[in-house]
Amino acid sequence: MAREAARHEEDTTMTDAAAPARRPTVYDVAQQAGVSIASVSFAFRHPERLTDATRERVLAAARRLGYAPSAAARGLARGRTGTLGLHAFDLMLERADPGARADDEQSAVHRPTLGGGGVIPWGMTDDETLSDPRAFPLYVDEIQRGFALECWMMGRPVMVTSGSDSDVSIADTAGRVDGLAIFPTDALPSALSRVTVTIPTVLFSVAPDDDPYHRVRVDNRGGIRALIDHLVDDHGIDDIAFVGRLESTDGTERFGEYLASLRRWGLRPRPEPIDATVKGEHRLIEQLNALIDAGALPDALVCSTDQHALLAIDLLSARGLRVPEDVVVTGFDGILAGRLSTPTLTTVRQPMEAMGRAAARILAGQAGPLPDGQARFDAVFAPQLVVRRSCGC
Amino acid sequence: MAREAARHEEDTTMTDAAAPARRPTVYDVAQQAGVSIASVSFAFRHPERLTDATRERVLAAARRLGYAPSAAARGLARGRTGTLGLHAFDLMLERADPGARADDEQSAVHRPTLGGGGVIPWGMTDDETLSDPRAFPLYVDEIQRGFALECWMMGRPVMVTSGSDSDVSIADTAGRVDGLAIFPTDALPSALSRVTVTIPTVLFSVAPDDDPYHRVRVDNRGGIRALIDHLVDDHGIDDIAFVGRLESTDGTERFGEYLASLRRWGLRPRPEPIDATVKGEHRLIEQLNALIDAGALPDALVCSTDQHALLAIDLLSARGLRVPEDVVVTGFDGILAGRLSTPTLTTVRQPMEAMGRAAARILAGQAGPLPDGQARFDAVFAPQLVVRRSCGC
DNA sequence: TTGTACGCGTTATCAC
DNA sequence: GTGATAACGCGTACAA
Repeated sequence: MAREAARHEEDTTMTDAAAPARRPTVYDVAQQAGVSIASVSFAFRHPERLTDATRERVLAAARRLGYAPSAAARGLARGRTGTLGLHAFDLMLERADPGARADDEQSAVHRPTLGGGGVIPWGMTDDETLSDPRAFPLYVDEIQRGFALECWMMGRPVMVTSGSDSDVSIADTAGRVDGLAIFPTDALPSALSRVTVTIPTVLFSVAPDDDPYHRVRVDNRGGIRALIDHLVDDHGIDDIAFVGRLESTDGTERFGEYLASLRRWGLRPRPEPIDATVKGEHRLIEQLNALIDAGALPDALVCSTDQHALLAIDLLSARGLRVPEDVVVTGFDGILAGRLSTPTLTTVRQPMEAMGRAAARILAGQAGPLPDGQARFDAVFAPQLVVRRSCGC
Repeated sequence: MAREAARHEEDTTMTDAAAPARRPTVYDVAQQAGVSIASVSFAFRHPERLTDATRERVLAAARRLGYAPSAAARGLARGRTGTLGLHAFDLMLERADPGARADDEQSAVHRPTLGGGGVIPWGMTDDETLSDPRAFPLYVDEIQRGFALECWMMGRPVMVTSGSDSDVSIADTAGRVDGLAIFPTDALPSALSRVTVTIPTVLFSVAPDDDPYHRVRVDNRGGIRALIDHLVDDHGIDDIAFVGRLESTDGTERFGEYLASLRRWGLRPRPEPIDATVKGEHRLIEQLNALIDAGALPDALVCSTDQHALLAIDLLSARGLRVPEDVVVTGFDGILAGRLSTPTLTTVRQPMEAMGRAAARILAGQAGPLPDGQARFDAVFAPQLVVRRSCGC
């Protein structure tokens, strides 16, 4: 008898007595059913190779013992885990603990006592904060939903992770999955350069340089062009400023097309975007206030994201300015919060679910053949102009 | 030299030549860095035990090779995967492919060609269907968000799965995680009885019988009571019907409290709920139509979920009836769609994010000590009455 | 501080 | 059809 079997036999005996909740293994099931471990494995992976009687005997024993095959062992033996991953950098953590951004520790999310026995009062749940449509669902959430939907349809588990831009963080995630989709960050993390060699990877953005990653992205230029054409052509607006940040490639593309579109209409763009960087104090707040104080506010603010646009609307309202009567404000992304704001937000909607689904199919190898001569997928989705109230329509 | 090392050396040579994208292992890194595999492992798990020079040399080699430690191997060695899981039964698949329910195959979700080269047109993305607030975010999505948030804060990966009510499906998920949270289903799957023995499990509902699972749930009775008190006391309504299904324990609790509350007010409840079963044709549709045709519509419909309520409002509108003028309609859950409907929906909101977070903390062993004499957590959250337009307010 | 050797639970390849 | 056994890659006790 092999050493493993010996060990297991011994442990099993112990388990029968004290039941220390050790997870049962093939050895335990094999012993219970009076077969070899190979038959146990076959009963789950190749049922047709076993006699009906044997298979039933094995499955019955497995049921009795509460046996669940270890995915870790299977992954090790097969060389693949079967799961697809979706990784976000600290981006998400910022949302996770709204209080962490502010200085006061009191605003941190509550952790009600769960063993208390009584009903946990509403006030301990922070539901007002967590359920704010401004915080959920966002761009990442809709992408994630599409990714998860497609994975479910393909019968594959999804692993969702988040971490910092470090080798360890990204490598840890990469070590758990067969394929990895990564959300864009402002500065595309350097850690990425070591992951892809061995694992298929999709980025939800254009990357700064040439690399082997698949791409799933939106036609930023087409979206901004449609938006500016609407503002200029349908509303006759000619003084348009851009609100955003240029750290991300999406932001750069959108700002670039803002410049190009205005020039195409013979208008003069503002050479620098109004900075919407979030770190520390919102720079958008001080810059917008400065423009208002100087009486230099443009007729329209074309914002790089819906979140910037909603923040701008708040700010303008607080200063007594009306949107769209005094200033037109538009967004980009098409998150749900833009349907709930006052006024409702004119924006460029990305087909986020479809993009998430595309990423999953690429990683699962279900995306069809690569185009001739291409080493990777580069799926570019058309966005759609969504006209609501904030542009004056 | 051990057999493993021999194999790896051989493979590495092959890799250097043809680069068949085999994932690098500790052996590869050790060889590159000129150290033993133990040092490689230490460099990642116990950095302090290594000389700075050695550690850096190892990490550099790992970077160069694109090494990511295999979670499968680590999980096998340690006996734990480190991940927490969230499992849904076919529930989700129904949402995944709206076309699958209908008979016509044309309504299935599109799968645009991704290697085509051009921009994928908007019409291929099904965005109108997928982004409908009626479909997302729902109860499960908000729970999931809370679960993921808490896991992220604890630095744990999340695994999201979906499957049928079979031993294999639930066991497969259970084999991948250290703890498992499970969404309620109408009939609590029998497969559950074999999982928990070895893995901590949380159910988001009351279960029918006595079992070892942890619970995270809402105070259904308190919620319905507050709602009915509002309808009777503030609006003077006395003919109230209940819309729902009794297959789930949540539904049963809510219906039970509907009966109790009406009796407490001295009113006569309808002994049977209006059946909102979805299978096949919506029975709610035919039953409501029958009530309308018979002139037997009650003054108010208290629905077991927001989704039922929204469907009822659609139906009543289609028949030319006004909500709330002709019939009052209320929901339960507090999903976002209830803020976007016409009229906006009066409902009982569950603190879904908080419930998802509670489940994650319980599974991670971060929920504090168990109450005296209890073998499991049973966290009951208070819901909150959200008064909007559909009740006549 | 670093290296060696073994075990983790499964799958797959062979004999029988 | 069933059983024995060798990988799979990592963590770690123990030896050096």
